[in-house]
Amino acid sequence: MSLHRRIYADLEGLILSGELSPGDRIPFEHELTERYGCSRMTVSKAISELAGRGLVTRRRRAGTFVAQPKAHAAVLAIPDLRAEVIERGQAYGYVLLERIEREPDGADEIELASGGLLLDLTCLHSADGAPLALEYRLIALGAAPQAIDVDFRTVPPGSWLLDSAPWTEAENRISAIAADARAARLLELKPGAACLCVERRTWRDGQAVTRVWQTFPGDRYDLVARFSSAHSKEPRR
Amino acid sequence: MSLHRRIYADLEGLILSGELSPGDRIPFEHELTERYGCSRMTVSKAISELAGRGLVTRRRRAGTFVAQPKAHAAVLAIPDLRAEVIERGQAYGYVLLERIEREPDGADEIELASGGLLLDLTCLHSADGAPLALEYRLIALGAAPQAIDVDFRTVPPGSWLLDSAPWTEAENRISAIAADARAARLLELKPGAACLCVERRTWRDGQAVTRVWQTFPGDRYDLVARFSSAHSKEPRR
DNA sequence: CATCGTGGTATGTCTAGACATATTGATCGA
DNA sequence: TCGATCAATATGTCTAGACATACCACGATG
Repeated sequence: MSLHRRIYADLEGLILSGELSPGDRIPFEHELTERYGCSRMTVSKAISELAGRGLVTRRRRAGTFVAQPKAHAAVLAIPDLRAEVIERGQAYGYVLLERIEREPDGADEIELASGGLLLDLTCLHSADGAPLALEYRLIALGAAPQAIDVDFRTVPPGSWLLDSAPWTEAENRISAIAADARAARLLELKPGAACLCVERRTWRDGQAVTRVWQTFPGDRYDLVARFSSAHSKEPRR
Repeated sequence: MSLHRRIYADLEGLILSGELSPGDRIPFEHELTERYGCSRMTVSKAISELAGRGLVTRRRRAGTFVAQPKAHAAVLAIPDLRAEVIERGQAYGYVLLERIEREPDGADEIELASGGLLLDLTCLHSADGAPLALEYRLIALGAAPQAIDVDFRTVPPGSWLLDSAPWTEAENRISAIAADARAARLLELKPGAACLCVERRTWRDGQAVTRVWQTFPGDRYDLVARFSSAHSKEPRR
């Protein structure tokens, strides 16, 4: 293992074990160069890594200090549905229920379309034959004009967009709603059953690309996020 | 702006704009040293940063390549409830409904307690007088023995734990459930109403500390995650 | 007493090298 | 033809310096 990794691991251990508490100063770089018998660049690389992950903050003239732990921050994986179902070893099913090209309607949609038309899709995802998610999606044709030629009867729009129009910004909103009559029928639930609803809006370089509502049966789908370090959340890979 | 930041930003721009696609090779380090007229260390620092954030992968002898975009991965902020309510400018209310010290019961609880007793708390959070969340929490007294002396009638357990027993690992599970009779009464909902349920388990250096179920009225609470870059997440700081 | 330099210090950035190491592609031998 | 060997190459790590920069504390000045 390289020396800067070892220095990183040693300091991380001191922080995570609590030997160094938030607000404490970690040793100066020149002290660490002596302790490890290496140059300042090597020490600095280790500390930069800690700083990048948010475990410490560096202040010129003052030193480097253990950061205050962030409130819970999770790396929540919300993968492409098709990929996720296949990952679990289940049979993925997909049906396009509706496809409309239309003018935007209402302020939200006009903002999404930004002058162009909208592609309005409704589809149903299933795993091993059981309905998994009802998806209602709007795609801004101005931002993703190739979408007009894609056969969404065979390609789920989420998978296509992930490959063809990667996003640079996104916002997820997760809520619980009661299934309405249509959702209940399609998802094989009783009307009013609790459903998990994920609304996701994505942008590419500031231009809105797509907005999607996915409704999951509450008893058949969980979002799971597993992550490490009370200090971090960097999302780092 | 420093040179390595500029090189980083230039390359990130090429990747996010799509000029460099996943799988493409980015220029060799020695090419970039010539282009920017700097030493290899400086170029390497920029590329290391890209690699750390998962935008590129480096392969000896072969070069550095634009990484495949990850499936959606979000930095989901799940802050301490008290902090979040206060952040929104609302009046935070809190009531402890039940406090029991008891033996663990069942395999899950025995694993959590790891030989010690459990502190079993039920409490209710509210914002501006409206019930916001019903919380059912187990604390492993073996892992956090100080918890026995804390007056949880005044201090919410989540806030206390965040300050006193920071976690190093956590797992969140988000689902939708129908309110049972008790939850409906306490949250002022109709029985069967859709609720968002967050189950969180946290560990400190591999030892389980606490496990909590929080139930939110579906119509009064959303989890929102906003984040950038189709390649990254990192959760980085 | 308040305010304005001013110096010292720790981090921030950068260089021009060095050697190590993994991997690839070509060459050579069975 | 196939497999083993080997050299070339790009990244990985590290050094011993250098100067820049922000910031704090202290002291001098109004």
